[in-house]
Amino acid sequence: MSDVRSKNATISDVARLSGVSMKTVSRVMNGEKYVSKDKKEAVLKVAAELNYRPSLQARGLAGTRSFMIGLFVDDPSGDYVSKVQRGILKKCDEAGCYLVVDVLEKRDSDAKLKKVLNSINFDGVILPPPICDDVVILAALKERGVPTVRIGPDTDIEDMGRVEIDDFQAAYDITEYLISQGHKQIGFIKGDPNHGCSHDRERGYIRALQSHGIAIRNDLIAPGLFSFPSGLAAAEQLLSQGGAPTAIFASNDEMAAGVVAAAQKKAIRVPEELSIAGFDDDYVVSMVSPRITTIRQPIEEMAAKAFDMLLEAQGNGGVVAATPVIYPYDLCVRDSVACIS
Amino acid sequence: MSDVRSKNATISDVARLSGVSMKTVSRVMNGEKYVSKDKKEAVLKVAAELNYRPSLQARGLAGTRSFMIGLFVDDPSGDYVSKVQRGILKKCDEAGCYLVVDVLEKRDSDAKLKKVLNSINFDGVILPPPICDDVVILAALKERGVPTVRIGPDTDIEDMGRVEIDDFQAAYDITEYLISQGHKQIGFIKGDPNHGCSHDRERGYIRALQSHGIAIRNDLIAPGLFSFPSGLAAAEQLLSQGGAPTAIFASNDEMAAGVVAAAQKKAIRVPEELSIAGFDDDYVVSMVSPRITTIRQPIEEMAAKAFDMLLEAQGNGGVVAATPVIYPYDLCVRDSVACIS
DNA sequence: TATATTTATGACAGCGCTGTCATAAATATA
DNA sequence: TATATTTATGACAGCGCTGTCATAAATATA
Repeated sequence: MSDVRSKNATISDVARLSGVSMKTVSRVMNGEKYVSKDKKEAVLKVAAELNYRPSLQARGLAGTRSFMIGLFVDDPSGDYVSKVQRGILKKCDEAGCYLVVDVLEKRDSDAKLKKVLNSINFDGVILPPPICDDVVILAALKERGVPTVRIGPDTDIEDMGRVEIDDFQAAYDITEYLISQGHKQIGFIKGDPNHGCSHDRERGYIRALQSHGIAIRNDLIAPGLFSFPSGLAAAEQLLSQGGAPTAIFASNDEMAAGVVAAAQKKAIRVPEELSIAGFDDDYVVSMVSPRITTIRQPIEEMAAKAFDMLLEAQGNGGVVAATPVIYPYDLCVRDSVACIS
Repeated sequence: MSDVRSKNATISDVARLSGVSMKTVSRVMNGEKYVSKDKKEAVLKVAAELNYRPSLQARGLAGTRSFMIGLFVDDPSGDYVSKVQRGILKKCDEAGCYLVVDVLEKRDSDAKLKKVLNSINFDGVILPPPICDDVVILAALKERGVPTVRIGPDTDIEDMGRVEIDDFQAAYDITEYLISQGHKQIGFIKGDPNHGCSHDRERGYIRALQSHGIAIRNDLIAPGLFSFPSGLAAAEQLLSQGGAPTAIFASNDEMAAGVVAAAQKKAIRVPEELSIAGFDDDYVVSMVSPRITTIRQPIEEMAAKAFDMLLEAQGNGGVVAATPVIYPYDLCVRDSVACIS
């Protein structure tokens, strides 16, 4: 490796070779108006020849933008976060921004967040669940005035954007769908209580039963943590008691896959003897058989929208549109629910 | 949101309040030697009070480091990349570095890479498969002299670090394990041909059979793409022909899960009638029943090591240690392989 | 035609750091 | 004691941009 990293062209190189001032090059690179056509073309030509790109660091230092977007996650595993990341990344490319990912674990989230916020002047940050409802993190962000969009949040925080689906209604719909297939003993596996959506989904389940005059049975409601093992354990609990359910609605697909595994263990046929519904349309669904009936959230699009909101905030003094953006969801009817009426 | 984002403390604030020069503050923040104890303490105290952190951008612009590490991936989905990301992220925190993730798809990888490399002066970049073997990307990185570590690469490139396991030997071992359980008709599902490890794993499989005097049957070797559906399709092909295998070794766990699904479809009992082995110890393994016997690679550790190598290169004029770092793997014996001897 | 507005351009300072260099005091070695 | 080396510190320039301001030409409006 040569010990001299080849030098990038700088704005003054481009300025000199195209016979304009640095400021005009800057204007061209930033797509500002008030640049004459011929100068613009000259600059663009030279920039292309030199393969010139403005230095992120210099722009960040001199200007008011950093071109960096932060994605703070609790845990980078899982299909949900991958989708969020993909959605943002696509937009970043178009907008010439870069994505900095950071893990903020409960334990040290405050110290670490302060550290990263002092080091990097993010143009904005995006918070998926469960971080989107972490009061400590939200307070720190708010104090700094960093434009923030939350994906799927539970609580409302003024001045922050939110992108979500109607978890309550979606859970209501899929529960009602189970009812429409003749189910009355419908088990429910809650999500991680740290995720706001867990509560909405539970309320949707309960409301749907109530609307159809079905009594709520607490013994049919089991706790879960959004993980496969927790779904499996919850299903084993639900299925091993008297008056077992004919259907189970798990608050996400990983847990629903756990229910499938539990049924398999007990030699309960799905969907003939047990119907199963999930939530999220996670990647795991494709690997489970039968394919799980679920609610699809357009997570990538939602993340892309979050990015767009941050970009808009840029042109608006850092103020993010705070009206919740509610995305539609789909009830994906597949093979895991049988009609028993 | 206040329209004035609260200002961070700067190095000159700290210098003024602690009665030293900016340069001394800089020395303290960078842990340089030749700072007296009392000044160091004074600086640290003021820095803590002001919650001061050096600006990434200013450091990057003024100094020779950017404190940014690039992770370039082909596709951010999947457990493998998540693990890589987690491994790096842990180290980043300790080292005060930040992770910039970018998707480099085959199509536009060159243009996009040049763009990002011109914008950001990465301290180093980490390339997981399949990008670690993309000649276009490697050439661009090499030309720029960006310190690079490849995870699980196939080919050898001088001046770049590599961290890997011995895929050939691992595949050999797990195939031999199947043989030790009495299997002679062992099917094999190849990995994505764009991933270098696919070839090594295939060679390992073939060599193991040869070593044990088992003839290679081309009809027992099926192509795959490392995805669940490709594993399922390959298994259906392998299982629907005469002289079907008693065991199938899939080049990764997602495909192995596909094999399980295919067996289930055909009502073939696993492992009684069909043994299955995978590779990677992917998260999906935990969701499939029976649990798949597989090879565990310590991906997080490998990624962490890649980061460390980049950090070391920093202190060595950007020269990365080029000797391959080979990690051990584990043969995880679980429930998907039966002894038929 | 006279004045206001829009369009177009560049000079220059400064963002917050680090690298280089100069220098002096403390300590080691001749 | 005289000289070389190590330790400690700061002045200052400059990294590569953008914001602000000044200014002039072109165009619109009175």
